[in-house]
Amino acid sequence: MKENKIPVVAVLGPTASGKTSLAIDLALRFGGEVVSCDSMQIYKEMSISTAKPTPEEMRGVPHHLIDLLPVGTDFSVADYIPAAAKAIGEIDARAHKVFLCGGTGQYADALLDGMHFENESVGAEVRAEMSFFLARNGLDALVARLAAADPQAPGLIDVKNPKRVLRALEITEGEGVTLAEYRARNLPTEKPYRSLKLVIDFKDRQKLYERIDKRVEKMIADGLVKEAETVYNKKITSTAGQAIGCKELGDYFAGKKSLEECVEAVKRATRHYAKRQQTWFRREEDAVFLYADEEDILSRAAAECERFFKEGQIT
RNA sequence: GGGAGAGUUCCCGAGUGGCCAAAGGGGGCAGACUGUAAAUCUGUUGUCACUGACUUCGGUGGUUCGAAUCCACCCUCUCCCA
Repeated sequence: MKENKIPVVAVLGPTASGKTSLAIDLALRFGGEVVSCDSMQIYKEMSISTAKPTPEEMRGVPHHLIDLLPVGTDFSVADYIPAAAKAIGEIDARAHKVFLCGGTGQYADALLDGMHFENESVGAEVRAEMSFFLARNGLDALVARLAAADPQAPGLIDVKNPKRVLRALEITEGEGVTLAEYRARNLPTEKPYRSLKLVIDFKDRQKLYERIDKRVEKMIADGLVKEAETVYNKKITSTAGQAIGCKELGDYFAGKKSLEECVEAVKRATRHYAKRQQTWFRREEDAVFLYADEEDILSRAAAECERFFKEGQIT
């Protein structure tokens, strides 16, 4: 071990699993700061819906990459990586430990694996044109257009997934490179950090679902409807507009459904989301799995951190 | 009490004699994921000894070579008139 990479403890897992409090507990115990790994807590106007930690919950632990942008601004992994890298570097410079915490698996993996994202030139107009083309001519036509730009491309992606086809088209048509070439030159080189992945999971998914239902009820009590209405009225269509809560409550604001029905939809969407997160994190082979419904996750997590930090000193 | 209608697989809902274990949607389960990822997409979903067999469409009994589909009676529900 010649390089001395910054050690990063990542607290990952599905929504409502208790990541936030675990990360804060660990940060408190080891003298650390938290770097959020959440695509939605980035937005200032969404706090209740994203279950952002409140100042009280933070208990003095500094948090980063929360409340970064107003909801009208687009955001993506490519924006996240440099921002997170910067925060991590600064925390390390302060001789504090880094605790990455969040449920956006794509962000976490891209960051920890060292995924590379180059500057691209495709603008909003090009994207809009492509989306319009899709809406107008259908997916098959879009795939045909992709094949025209790069005959190999359709074979490399899930052609049934409009978003993937759109993205491939951005690269081939927009950037003027073949997909294969683009991917090859953006392959992750080496892992930028030494990491410990702690994945919170549940042996019995029903337990997680119960927590989700309870949490949504609490969000409603805390003013979720008002918060969602504010965002709803801004007619956000970009990244933030996809957040669970605002989306489902929109039918209520539009007078299409009762509040009760919409709340049920929020719960359901959250459960689906949690399921997808579990699928994502469960394939992490180098992760330590903590089962929140069967053990004291804090003590085991703390022991793992202890070991992880010590290991770093020896080598 | 009289009249009209409805009961389908976990839910909603299509199906009015064979091509029906039964469309479609929801939910559940499993999975994918290289710049919107709280997004997007895929598979699967009666049972079993599973290229076949068995059980299923409110109940019972009929008609028929054959019924979720037709007939009779019964049960339950909805609506309208009393």
